[in-house]
Amino acid sequence: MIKYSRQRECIRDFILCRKDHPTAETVYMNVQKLFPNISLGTVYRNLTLLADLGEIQKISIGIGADRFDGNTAPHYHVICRNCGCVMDLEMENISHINILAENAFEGKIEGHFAYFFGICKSCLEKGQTKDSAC
Amino acid sequence: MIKYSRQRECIRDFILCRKDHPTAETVYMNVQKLFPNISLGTVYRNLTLLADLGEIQKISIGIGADRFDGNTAPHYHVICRNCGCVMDLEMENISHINILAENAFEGKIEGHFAYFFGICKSCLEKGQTKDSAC
DNA sequence: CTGCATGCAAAAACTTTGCACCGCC
DNA sequence: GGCGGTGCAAAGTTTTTGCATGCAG
Repeated sequence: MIKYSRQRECIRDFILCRKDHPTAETVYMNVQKLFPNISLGTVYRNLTLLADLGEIQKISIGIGADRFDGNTAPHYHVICRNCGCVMDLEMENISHINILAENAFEGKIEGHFAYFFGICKSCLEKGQTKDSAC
Repeated sequence: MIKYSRQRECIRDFILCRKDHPTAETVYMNVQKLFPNISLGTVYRNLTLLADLGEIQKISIGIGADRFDGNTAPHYHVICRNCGCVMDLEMENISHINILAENAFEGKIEGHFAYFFGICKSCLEKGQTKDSAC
């Protein structure tokens, strides 16, 4: 049974109002403004719990720390190869690739993870300068 | 300029002859049979170098350690949710999803990473017992 | 009060790095 | 013999965990 906690509430609210897919560290630093004594362990515990409950989504982009997304609707992400920012991609559903995969696999396909990489609009405009922030 | 090294040769050979996507740790333990004094640092350095050279492929599955694949041809992977094994998937090309993504994105899409998850044949047969090895 | 959640710190898991020595070219 | 590669160990990064205490139910 899960008990209410003000810390978890705050962590959830923070994730839900952000659109930039913060890392656990970012969540920690921001939640700290309201709970100066909160620990990184609590942040990790709650982020994992909220992801397990399906209230938020965990995104492992394979480089650096995992990120968290308050948007649990089906959608994809683009990671800018230049500045590292992670953006939402409201594209049409591509779940048909699960069927293509199923046809090539002897076991059971349950789903997929996918993300795109490229250069974001902001970096294109800036001429792809390294380390520019989006 | 890159010099020949027996250690790198051995690491490359090991990756190329395996089909099970070993981790750096697995490479280390096996290469150790031929080079008892090799260090994990050398293994990591060479795996990264070989991946940069395009001779092997690095696979970040988002859980646990990164894995390495000697098959550099375009193909996808399935990760068994039960035993954690990583298998090749020789499915038809799905690069059309890049175009779908491009249509929904203001920047430039260069490519994608994707992997499927499910239950492998071996685990299905064993009734999905946790911790069974594939 | 009972037990889940927290804060704190230590540790685990994975990877990178500094440095002196070794061995290709 | 010059310089890139190695071995070793230390440190960096990200995440998990053990334990005593705190607080919701």
